[in-house]
Amino acid sequence: MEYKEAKDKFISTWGSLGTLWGINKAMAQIQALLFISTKPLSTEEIMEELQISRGNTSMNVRQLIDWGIVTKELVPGERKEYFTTEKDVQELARVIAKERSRREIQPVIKTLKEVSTIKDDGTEKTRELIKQTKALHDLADTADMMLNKLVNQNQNWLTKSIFKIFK
Amino acid sequence: MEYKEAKDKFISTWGSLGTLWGINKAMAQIQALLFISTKPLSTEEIMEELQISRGNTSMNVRQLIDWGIVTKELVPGERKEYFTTEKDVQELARVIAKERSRREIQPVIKTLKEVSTIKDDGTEKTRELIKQTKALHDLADTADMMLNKLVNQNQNWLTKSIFKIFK
DNA sequence: ATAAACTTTCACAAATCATTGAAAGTTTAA
DNA sequence: TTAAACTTTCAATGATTTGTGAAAGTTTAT
Repeated sequence: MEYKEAKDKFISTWGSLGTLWGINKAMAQIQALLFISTKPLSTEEIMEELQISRGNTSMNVRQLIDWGIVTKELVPGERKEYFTTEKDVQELARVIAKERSRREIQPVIKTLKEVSTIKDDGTEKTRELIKQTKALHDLADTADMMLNKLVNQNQNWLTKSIFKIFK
Repeated sequence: MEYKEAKDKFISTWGSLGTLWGINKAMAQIQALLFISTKPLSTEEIMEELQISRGNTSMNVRQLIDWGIVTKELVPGERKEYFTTEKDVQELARVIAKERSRREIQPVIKTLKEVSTIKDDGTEKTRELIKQTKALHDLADTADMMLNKLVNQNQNWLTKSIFKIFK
């Protein structure tokens, strides 16, 4: 497999992974492209490489910046904006974990809490609803704690934890 | 908040969570409905509760069975099929983790491996591609190991692990 | 102040994904 | 075997998401 083929494969695989996880394809592909690029890229270069429109590129680069995984790079003497992504995979994982917790897990925990604390009217179905949503709430809470731990620890936390778990 | 309101809230929240994670809304809602039901439900009852068509119900129940989180229940003397979902959250988490690993993570690991082992032609861009995809491969592998551990251990593994990690 | 260089927005178009419902298929009971 | 009871399939349709490109907006240099 040659460079170009490998690059395209990586970008498209990353793109479909994104789709599967509720992240749009272009956004994931732009990130992938920047991730393997040896230098910051301009909007034009991204458009050209991925064959997408200016508007699409602009929107999705903005979202990536919003997520905190892409940053503007100012090249001296250039008017254009250039973009880079976080290159360290551990840091990347931390940022993504943090965002997913904030956007997805927190709201669900909130709802589960609300639902699991309704008044117990003594009927079987109410009891079941309370019992099951409470169990889910506990699970979600635990999962979220793990993610947050991941987010707040130093970069080697993940690796170190694996040792503890597997010991 | 009364029972009905709480139930509806739970089902719709679970449904949108599903969407966010690439699982279709109806599928997630059916699972939620079964999860808080005190008895097995028939196709008709599911259709009625969620206001969805017979075809839709059939397809998505089938998928849930495929995932291994819903089972047919045969009620003696009845012709209809009734369905139940796994009620234990830990077991549910294990099954879902296992499926997600199989369907999503494994294929990506495979591609990352392929891409990261192309021949190093000495150019900077090839080196960067190899370096970065290798790093991702290692991360994905680690994440997958964690998930598999979760899948293969006894039910208290998760809780116990948290202790080790937080100690 | 003006114009060139560049970025963002947004109405519309295109593509993707979910849902329906009726027809075809299957199972069961008699 | 037949017919009733039930389940599955799938082409058509509806809904939602994503992408486009031209126009509007912004910034910078002069």
